Amino acid sequence: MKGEKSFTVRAYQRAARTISRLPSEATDMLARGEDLTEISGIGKAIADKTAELVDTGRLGFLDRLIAEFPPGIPALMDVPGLGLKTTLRVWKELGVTDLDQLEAAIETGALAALPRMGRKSADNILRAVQFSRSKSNRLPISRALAVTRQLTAAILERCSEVDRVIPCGGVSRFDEEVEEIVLACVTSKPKSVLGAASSLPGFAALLVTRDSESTIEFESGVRVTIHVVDPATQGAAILYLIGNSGHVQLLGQRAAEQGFELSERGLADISTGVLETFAGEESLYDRLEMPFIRPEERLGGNEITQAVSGDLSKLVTLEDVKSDLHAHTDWSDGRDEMAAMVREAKGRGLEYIAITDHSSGRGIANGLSLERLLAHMAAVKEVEREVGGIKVLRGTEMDIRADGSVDYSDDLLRELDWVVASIHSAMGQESSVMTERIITAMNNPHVSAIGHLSTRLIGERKPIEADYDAIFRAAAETGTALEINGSLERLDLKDARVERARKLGAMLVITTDAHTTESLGNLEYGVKVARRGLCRVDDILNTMPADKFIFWLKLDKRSRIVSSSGHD
DNA sequence: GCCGTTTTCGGCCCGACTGTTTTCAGTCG
Repeated sequence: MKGEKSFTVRAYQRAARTISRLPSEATDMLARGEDLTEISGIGKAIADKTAELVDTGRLGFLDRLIAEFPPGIPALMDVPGLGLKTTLRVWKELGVTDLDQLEAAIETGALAALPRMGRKSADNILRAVQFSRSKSNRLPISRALAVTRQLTAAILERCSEVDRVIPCGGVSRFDEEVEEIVLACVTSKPKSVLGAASSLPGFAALLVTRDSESTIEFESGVRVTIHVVDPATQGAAILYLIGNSGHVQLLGQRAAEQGFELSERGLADISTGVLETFAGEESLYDRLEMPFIRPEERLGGNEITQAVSGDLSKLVTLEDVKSDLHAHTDWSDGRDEMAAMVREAKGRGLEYIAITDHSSGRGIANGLSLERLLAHMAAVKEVEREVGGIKVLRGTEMDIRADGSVDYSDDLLRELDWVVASIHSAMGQESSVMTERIITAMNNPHVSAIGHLSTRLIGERKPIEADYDAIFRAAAETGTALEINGSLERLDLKDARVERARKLGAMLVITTDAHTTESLGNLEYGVKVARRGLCRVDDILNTMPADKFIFWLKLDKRSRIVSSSGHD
C-alpha cells in the first residue's frame, strides 16, 4: 500500500512462512545462540526484527507501520474480492476506511462507479462484507487445539501441584468450532492452581472465579475456563465437563434405569442414597454396563444405543488405516523432502503412501510442469528403494479447472498410480455449474479421487455450492473415491456428508493433505470424522493392505466399485 | 528484503479466473 517493492512484501511473507514451519521454535533457537540468517530466506533485517519480537514481545517497525493507516484498513483487505488496489482506491478516492463505510459506498453506487468496477463486482463484495460480519468469533478447531496444547504445557510448567491437564468441552469432543476452551486440572490442591491462572502468558482478565473454576480471557480474545478436579473422584466430573449435555442426559437416563442418579460427583444409589465415586470415566461407563464412548462421539444422538449393541466397536480406527493418499513435499509447496515424508509415514506404521504434489495450475504452490512431473515420478521410485519397507505411489493433486478439464493429459495421467483432483479456483460458481464441473472431472478415467470436495476452510471460507447428492451418486457410478481430508483447517468431507456419501455408495479414503512430516498425524483427525460418519473398515479404501490396494488400482475405474454402504 | 561457486547488483513473480472491457486489470491461491 505504501508503494514499496512487492519483493519486499514477498520476502516478509516467505520469511514468516519459513519461521512458522521451522522444526524448532525461533525463540528456542535464539536462546541457544543460533544465527537465524543461516536459514534460507532470512537475512539481517528480518533476523533483527525477529530477535526484537522475541526479546520485547513487540516490533517497533510494525507499530509505526500500523500507525500510518486507519485502523479499519486490515479488515477491508480481509474482505474477499477486495485486494490491494481496490482497498487503496476506496480509501483514497471514496474515503472508506471501515466495513460500515464500505457497505454505504456500495449502497450509494459509489463503488460500482469506480473504474473497472461494476454492478456485479460490487454485489460480490457486498455479500463478502456480510459474510465477514456474520463470521462467528468462535475458535476453529485447528487454533483451539493449538491453544489447548500451549496452555496445557504452561500450566504443567507453572503448577507442580497439577498431576494432569485434561482438555474438556468442545475441543475434546472435536467440535469444528468452539466458544471457549475448557480444561480440567487434576490436583488435590485447587487453590494454588486457580491462583496461578493469572500468571499464564498472554493473560488479560479474570472474568469469573468460583471454588473450583476460573474463567479467564487472554489478550488474543480467547476465553478459557479452568476447572480443578480431585484425582480420586474425577471420573464423573470429567464426564460432565466433556459433555455434550445431550450425551450426559442420556447417560443419566441409563443410570436411572439401573437405579442410580448420575451427577458430577458420581452415581448415587436411588434406594440407599449411597454415593459411588469414580477415579476415571472408563470405570463409570463400566459401572453402567456399557463400553467407553470416545469424547468425539458424544453427540447426544443414538451413540449409547450403538455402543451397547456393539455397533460403535465396528467403526474404523486409526490402526485400520494402512496408508496416506494425499501428501505434499518440497517439490511443490510442502516443507519437507520426499524421503523425509516417506520415512515418517513408515515410522507411523503405514504400508504405503501416495506422494501428491501440486499440478502446474498451482503456479504459486510451485506446481509441477510436465517435465518436473516426469522427474517427480522417477524420484518417487528412487525414494521407495532408498527408504525400503514402504510402497510409494506416484501421485498428483491436480487442479480441476473452471470448465471441469484438468491440468494433465490422459497419456500422462495413465502413468500415475494415484490421481487426486481438487478445486482450488473459481469456488464461487453457481451450484449447477459447479456440480457439472466436478462430475466432468470424475468422468475422467484416470481421476482416482476428489480432494477436499467442499473446499471449505473452517471459520474462514464457506463450502462450495453444489448438488452434493448428485456428486455422491456420480462418485459411486464412476468409481471415483471421495476424500475425508484430515487437515484440521479443512475436515472435508465433514461428518454428515461422509455419512450421506457412504449411503449413496461412494467410496471413501482418509488422507492427511500433509505439507510437513508432523502433519502426517492428521490421519487421526480424518478417522474421527469417518467414525462420526459411521464408517466401518470396508467403507474406507485405504484400509486395504498395500498389495490388495495396488491390485485394485489396476482395475478399470468403473469396475473398482467395492461392496460398501448398506450396513445400516 | 534476500540471494549468490558466472553475479554484491539485478533478478526474484506463476497461472487461472472474473468482470470489466473490446484487450486486460485485479484478485486469488
